[in-house]
Amino acid sequence: MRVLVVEDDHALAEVIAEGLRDQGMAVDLAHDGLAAAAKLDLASYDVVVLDRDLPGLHGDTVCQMITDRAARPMVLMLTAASAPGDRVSGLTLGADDYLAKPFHFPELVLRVHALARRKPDARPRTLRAAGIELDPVRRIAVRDGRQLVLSVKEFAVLEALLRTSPGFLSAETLLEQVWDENADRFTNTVAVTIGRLRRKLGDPPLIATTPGIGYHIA
Amino acid sequence: MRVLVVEDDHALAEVIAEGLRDQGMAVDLAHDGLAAAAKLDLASYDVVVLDRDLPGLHGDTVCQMITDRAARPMVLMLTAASAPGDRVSGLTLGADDYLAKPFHFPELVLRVHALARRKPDARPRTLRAAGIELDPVRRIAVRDGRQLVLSVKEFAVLEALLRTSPGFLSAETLLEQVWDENADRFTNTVAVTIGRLRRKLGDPPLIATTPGIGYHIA
DNA sequence: GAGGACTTAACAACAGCATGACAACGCCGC
DNA sequence: GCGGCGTTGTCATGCTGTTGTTAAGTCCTC
Repeated sequence: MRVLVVEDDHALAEVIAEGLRDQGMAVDLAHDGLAAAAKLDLASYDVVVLDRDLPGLHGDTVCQMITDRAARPMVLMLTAASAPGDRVSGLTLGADDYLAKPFHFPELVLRVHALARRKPDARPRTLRAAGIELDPVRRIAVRDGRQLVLSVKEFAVLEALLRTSPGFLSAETLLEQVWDENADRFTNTVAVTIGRLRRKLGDPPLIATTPGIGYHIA
Repeated sequence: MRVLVVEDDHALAEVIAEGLRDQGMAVDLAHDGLAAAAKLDLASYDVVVLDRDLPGLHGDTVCQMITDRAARPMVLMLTAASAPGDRVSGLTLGADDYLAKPFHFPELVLRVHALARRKPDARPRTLRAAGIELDPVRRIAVRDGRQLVLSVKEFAVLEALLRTSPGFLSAETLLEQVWDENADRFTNTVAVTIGRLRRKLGDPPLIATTPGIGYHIA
């Protein structure tokens, strides 16, 4: 899952980003509205965590820019003020959920997950395919009754593959979906991660390769 | 992402191409309108970066050729002139975005990305015939509920046959459609690929041969 | 049964991918 | 702070499946 955090307080932004990364999300940062707009053009996000009080372009404006689009990410608006009116106008502007600072971090995580599930191309609570059962929120993966111990990246790759099943995912697309903007495009880290994932998945082989096309769940 | 850069200034063309390649894009070059037209027939691009002042075929003409098509790439028009009228006529001709030389390179990159994301998903419905279901976008082929694992060429040949169904495709036509312009006309590779495809399709036979005419879906 | 047209098997070349070893990094307990 | 541990990315190397080719085999027509 790919998330954009828009927050002018650098320290807070880092805290949020790190916390979400621990959850296996690919997180990009923007510290003002303009940077956010640029990043939104460069990648497609599942969720945007958006501070309402931004320098330059106001959060409300950014929110409208996002929600004007056809295929848009879900927006979780953060606000310092807790005036009840804010909630209303925020939602009116098209934010999909609302969270007042200060907030408990676990709640932020929960809401981001919940928003991702509400997306039009929604992801079900648990993904199932070919003897695999995967719970993205609780981060549990089971194959044939046996629980798998996966690293953050391995889990994210497996989730992406299951979501796309029975379709294909190229290494390039996986880089976009699972890694963040700092990923080197000419690396073979995807191949390595797939390899490690395959080993943990055990037999029979679950992930198949079609040279020149990508990976898919067999 | 696949990009065609059409620019008669070889040095500038190289600079643009290299810069876009650094962004992980697959970039082809054309130095005049005719070459551009030829390449556009041979491959499907996501974005065309098009210089307006081209020798031979003018950029405007090339732009119209592109935008007349159904499944067309997005066009970013480059122009030396910055007269305000240019922008209007350029966009009128169907360019999707406009950039005046000299430009800042990061801006070019941003706009190419933005265009790619604006590109409407060509949604060619799944192709169906005789128990076969084929989704060119997700690259899935299913026969009687069983997913087929096809190589790049095999898939392309099957797709071509289904698109032409119930018509015929000669080996020569298949060579043109699936292989590139440099393919040896006296090769046997089409027949071999058809053979391998038949084996993967299994029984009952799906691809029939009419000697002297070509192949078709039975 | 001779000839043409297509099919098939076997092989070699190649690109793309897989893999093991290693290094860098952060995390944790002590 | 230090050493151990797991994760992640990089690199070099080896391997595997795909692809095009050649040549032998099959089928049909005349």
